[in-house]
Amino acid sequence: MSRRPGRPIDVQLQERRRAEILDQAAKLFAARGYASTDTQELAAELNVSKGTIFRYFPTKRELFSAAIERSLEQLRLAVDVAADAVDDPLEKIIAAMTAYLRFFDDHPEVVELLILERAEFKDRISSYFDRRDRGAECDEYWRLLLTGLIETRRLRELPVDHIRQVLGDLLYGTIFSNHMSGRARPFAEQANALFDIVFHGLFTERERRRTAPVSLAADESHSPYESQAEQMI
Amino acid sequence: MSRRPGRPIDVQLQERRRAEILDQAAKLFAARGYASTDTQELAAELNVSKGTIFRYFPTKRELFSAAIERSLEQLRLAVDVAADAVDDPLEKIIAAMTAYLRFFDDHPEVVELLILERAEFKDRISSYFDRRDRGAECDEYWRLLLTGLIETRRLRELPVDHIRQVLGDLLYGTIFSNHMSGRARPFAEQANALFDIVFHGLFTERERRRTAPVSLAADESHSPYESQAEQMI
Amino acid sequence: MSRRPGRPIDVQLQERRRAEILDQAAKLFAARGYASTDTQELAAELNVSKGTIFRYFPTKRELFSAAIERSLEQLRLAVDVAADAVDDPLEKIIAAMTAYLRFFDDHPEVVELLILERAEFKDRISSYFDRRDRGAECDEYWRLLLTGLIETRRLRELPVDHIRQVLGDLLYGTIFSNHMSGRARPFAEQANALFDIVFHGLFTERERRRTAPVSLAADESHSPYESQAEQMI
Amino acid sequence: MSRRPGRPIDVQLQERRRAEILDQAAKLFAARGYASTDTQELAAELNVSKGTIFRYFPTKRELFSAAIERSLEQLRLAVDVAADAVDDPLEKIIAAMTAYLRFFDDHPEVVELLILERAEFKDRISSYFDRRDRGAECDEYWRLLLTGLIETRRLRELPVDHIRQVLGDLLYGTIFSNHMSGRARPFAEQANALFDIVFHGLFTERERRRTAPVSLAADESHSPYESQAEQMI
DNA sequence: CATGAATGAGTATTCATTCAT
DNA sequence: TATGAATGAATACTCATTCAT
Repeated sequence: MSRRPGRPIDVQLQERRRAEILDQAAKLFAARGYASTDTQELAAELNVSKGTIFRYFPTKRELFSAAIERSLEQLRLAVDVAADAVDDPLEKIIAAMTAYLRFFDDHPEVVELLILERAEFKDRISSYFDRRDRGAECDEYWRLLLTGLIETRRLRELPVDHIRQVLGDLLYGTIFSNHMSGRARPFAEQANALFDIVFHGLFTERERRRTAPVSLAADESHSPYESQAEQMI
Repeated sequence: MSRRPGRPIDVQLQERRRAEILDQAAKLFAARGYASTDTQELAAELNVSKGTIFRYFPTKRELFSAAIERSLEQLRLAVDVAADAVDDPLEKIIAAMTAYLRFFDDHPEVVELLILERAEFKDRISSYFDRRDRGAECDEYWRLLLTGLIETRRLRELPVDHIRQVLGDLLYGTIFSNHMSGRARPFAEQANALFDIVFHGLFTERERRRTAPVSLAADESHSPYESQAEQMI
Repeated sequence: MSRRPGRPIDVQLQERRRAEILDQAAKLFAARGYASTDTQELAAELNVSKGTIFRYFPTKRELFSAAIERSLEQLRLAVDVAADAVDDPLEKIIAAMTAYLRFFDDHPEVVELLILERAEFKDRISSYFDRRDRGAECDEYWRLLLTGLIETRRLRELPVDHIRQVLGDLLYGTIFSNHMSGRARPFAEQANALFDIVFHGLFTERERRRTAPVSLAADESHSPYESQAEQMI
Repeated sequence: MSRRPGRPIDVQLQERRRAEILDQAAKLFAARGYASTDTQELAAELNVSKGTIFRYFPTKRELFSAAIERSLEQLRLAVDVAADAVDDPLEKIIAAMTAYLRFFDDHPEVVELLILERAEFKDRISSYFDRRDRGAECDEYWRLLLTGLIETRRLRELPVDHIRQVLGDLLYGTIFSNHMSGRARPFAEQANALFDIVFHGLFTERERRRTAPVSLAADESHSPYESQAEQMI
């Protein structure tokens, strides 16, 4: 019983190096931008040669894509863990959104990577959702949560896709705004305000009564905001 | 009264050409990205020489900045016009937000420019607000509107800056999401859903009563969302 | 009546520069080989920048192709001039072949270019003949000359294509051998020997009679060389 | 009588592997060119590692040289065998030339190697003749054969070196032309035409009498082809 | 003033070769 | 000894910017 001749492949080493390269690359890309990030500089910071980087990632672009994908995987993990830690569906949603916001609060460079990806590679956009089959599965999961909450009369009877979209847009806008304006508000305070407004609404009791919320059954053309919007433009 | 010798400078022509260059540049930058946009190509499309472009804008970067600034100026105008067209403060806010959304719906390339600016020039970020002195002035205007609405008991007693931020983030996230996901929902429907949720909240009457909204006076550490968020992470 | 604004295009300058670049490029490629020829070095020798070279020839490969094509055009010209200078068909052939040999004797670097082209770009081979429609035309011309010489009983009754091929191969082999062995025999002496052998043959009168030449009518399988060749292998 | 300790070196294995590497290398070099042939690819096709190849051949260049030398050795063997198989000196020459042509007909990749060698390593040119001491020896052999044939009045009284050169150039040109034009003429037919022309000449009996062949004694400046050639140029 | 020609800094990628295991 | 990992020199090509005409 003899093993193959020559140096055996060390999978551990490969995995570790791959991760090291990606982490450093994410930082550099976020700091300098895509074009201004020189593979030479990345190599120097990692104490390896340029050639080594190209052994692991055949092109600069694939290096970038792998870096962003690694970050998003970490994001998905953080959100899943947070959602799984509570049972109540409403709490699950809040927990997931909070985890999402906290992740970007902790890893601001990932926002930068998302922006860079869009700026440099208009075609291939990563997202929290649209990866592999997980996308559909995950999508469906949130839709069920929301449907359940509506059925148990905890959330208003609104189209779940509208809800999902507004919540998603709000999260998206928040992380981008935070990042780009360099806003440094305490994380908890910001999350708090966000949830308060989105769940309780801005209207006072009195105003809410004056302007009845759009009901699903209502003829859309009579919705108060719709008509306003159209009048204005 | 004699005029200077030689052919008088045609200011009209200069202004017109400047505008033409900026419009075409905005389209090209949005379509190709910053680095991939070749001044040579821009020149060809405009039927002028590269040299001419550099007479009007000393560097590519200044050309880009001027293009984005021109777009934002148009945005501000559209928003101002919309807000000025109504009197009621609440309607003013809705009108302004609607105009904002509609502008990006009509000019999706401007979203692209915002992304490019961040990706390429991390230092110099344009925004709807922070330009010149108008920023502060404008800021103050919206703060006053909101304060008035709170005093007249139409909006709940929340910190106006929180409100402004959440509304801003929601708009921001909406235009980015729309652009990047290629979402093609009818504009009015989307705006409608957004306003409904943000003004009336997601909770049903019953749920709202169970979970009292955060009050300004309340000790933050006891806020329901805050505590949840912290527990989860 | 005014001319267009701006600097007018100087066609003269363009042509001159193109020719300068090609001549220098041919020398450098021949001296160093394709891969080892650095565009930077070529630019330096021409006292222009690398960018200028790439203005005229979009890729290194197209530069090479243009250089070789320019040389072959000169070759074709030299051969045509030589053939046109005499009237007798036999003399035309001799004149053309002599001009061919002399051209490569005067421009040994062109042999090198032919070798390089084959070595680097197996697909795209230039040749004296196969360019444009001239190829067929030129081909036909020589075939007619040979046919005429056979009909007037000056050349033996052999298939003209065989003759053309053997003559062509002999020329080809001569220029390659000369170049690669660095043979420095007097040009005239070499041409002389070549023509003597190819027209009079190596055999003595007596030997010729013993071994009757292959006749067109003869059954090929009985040709004396053929049978020998097959026996030997 | 004891042998050295340890596993004895398997010379057989080494020789076999060396040969395998060279054969595969010859194919790859011929197919891809020198620069485009990747040692990694060669290694993969041989199911060994790059390191192993470099154990057998210290540089890529030496690998190439060994590959070409191996091919030429096979060529020399084929030619020798063919020449040794017949006794008559004239038949020896014909047999040798036929074997030469047939070798390259069977191994077209070797032509490619000869071209590559010249293109990449202008200094070190392999040839059928100029290897080791065999060169001179072999050279002398053919010279003696030709001298003998002239003395026995079977070949005309021409300088043997001229004859050798013209024959050599013709062979050389034939294999190159065949290879580069992709000519697919039946081998025997082509060899036939070549021998017929070179031994019997192109002229008819009548034309031969009109144009007396160049004699060795003749003053060169009066040779018929010479004068023509000079007049034309 | 507009044009077109020239410039040259800047960079991803390849691959022969070395060497630790 | 054979392997596989690491190295780093070497180089075509782009394009913003300058400037002679």
